[in-house]
Amino acid sequence: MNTRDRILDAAADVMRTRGFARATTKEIARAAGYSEPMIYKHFANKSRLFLAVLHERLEAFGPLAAELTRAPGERPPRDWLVATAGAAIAFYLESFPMSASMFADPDLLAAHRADMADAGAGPHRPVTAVAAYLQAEQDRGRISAAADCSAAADLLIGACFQYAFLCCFAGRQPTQGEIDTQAASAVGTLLAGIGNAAMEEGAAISEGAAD
Amino acid sequence: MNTRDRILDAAADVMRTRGFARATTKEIARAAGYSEPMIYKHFANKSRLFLAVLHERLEAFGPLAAELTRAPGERPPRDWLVATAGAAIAFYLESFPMSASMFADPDLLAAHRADMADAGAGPHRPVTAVAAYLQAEQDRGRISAAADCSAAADLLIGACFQYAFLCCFAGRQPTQGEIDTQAASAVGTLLAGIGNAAMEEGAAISEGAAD
DNA sequence: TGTACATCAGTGAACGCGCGTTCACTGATGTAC
DNA sequence: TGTACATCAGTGAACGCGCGTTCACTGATGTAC
Repeated sequence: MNTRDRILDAAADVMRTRGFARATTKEIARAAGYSEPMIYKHFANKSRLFLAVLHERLEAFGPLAAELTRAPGERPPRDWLVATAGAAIAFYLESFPMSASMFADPDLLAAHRADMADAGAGPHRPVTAVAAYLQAEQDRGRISAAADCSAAADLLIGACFQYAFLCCFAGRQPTQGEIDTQAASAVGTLLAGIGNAAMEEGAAISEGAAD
Repeated sequence: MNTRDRILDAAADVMRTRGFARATTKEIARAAGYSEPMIYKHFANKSRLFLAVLHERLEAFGPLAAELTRAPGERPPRDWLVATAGAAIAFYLESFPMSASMFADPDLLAAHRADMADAGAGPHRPVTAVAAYLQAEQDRGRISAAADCSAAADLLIGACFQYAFLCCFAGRQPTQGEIDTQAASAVGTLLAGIGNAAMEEGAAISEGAAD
């Protein structure tokens, strides 16, 4: 691995473990095994280093991306959704502290937003990918014809995102079993819905109620 | 309003607008209309000031709390859920930048976590409150008897949380209309579910599929 | 093969700046007699 | 009512420290002839 990559990895690691506020050039250089000036041979300044970390280490969201790009139709929707939700939770667990840190510095956030826009990437991608998947399965008749695919993707990915946030806040790393359980119950509830006919209490049964 | 409150408000404002990294004692004092030493007459140090902001300005989550504590049964579940989801989105939109900033400093995060634990509060409260509401409505027969109330609360509040995050990331403040639409479609989809009988593709129809 | 030079990864030591924090003070407002 | 003192909100100016950044350098490895 070359020097630049080693510095990027070290920076990502320090950001994750010590936090953005403690991610100083000294700390990053020490973690990378170089002196501080070495950083400036590869990055114009500290902001550029951070942007490179966010761009090159956060967007490579690995297993989640792989899950998302698998063709629909291979497996029953439930299985695909559970696997995707699990991968999303794992990804968010790992990346949340670093993503959240961006909000500490609005200039950095704006620059990162611009980078993402240029690359056509961004944090909305998991939702849009899941929505596209659901749309495809709806076309194949394996998802309710009345379903709002976009809203369903918001619910599922949102639940994963918030679950990861709560774990990070609690400082707790859930086991793979807990992640799987969480993914399965979210998908189960999303598929089944929670409404019933008595719900609207005398009002006309809406298009949303189970029938 | 007394000096302490003015400083707290100024600090919260600076954290929100300039970001955690730029929330210096000088900037906060300027926003409050005092000199820097005045801060130290009311707070032992900068960390204590930040913790007080998080504790006293973030947990007063206003309209959302009011929504959550309204007795179940007053309105149809759909209306209650839509109103709550809208309030949740508004709350998260306002508080996300400040909450996220905590992740920049793990020591601060740990101290805040301890404060929250002492107060029995924390970011899990909206989810547990919604879950409790759904449970009550389920007991009254207005929510499907098979529903997993906890998972449903995760989905709904998760969607609100992530929607607010995406808006904050994009640097965009949605209109009240957009918030209401988002809340309504999330609730609609949660109530109806998106599954159908064809979904499990030859496997036994699971308890989750619509019937 | 030897020599002179160019290149390049890497560093120790220093720089100035802005930060959080403290000191020593002022001036206005009680308050006791 | 006047006087002497105590209290207290508030500040200008300074402090030391750690940060991001740069300078001037070293030593190893090509490379031309």
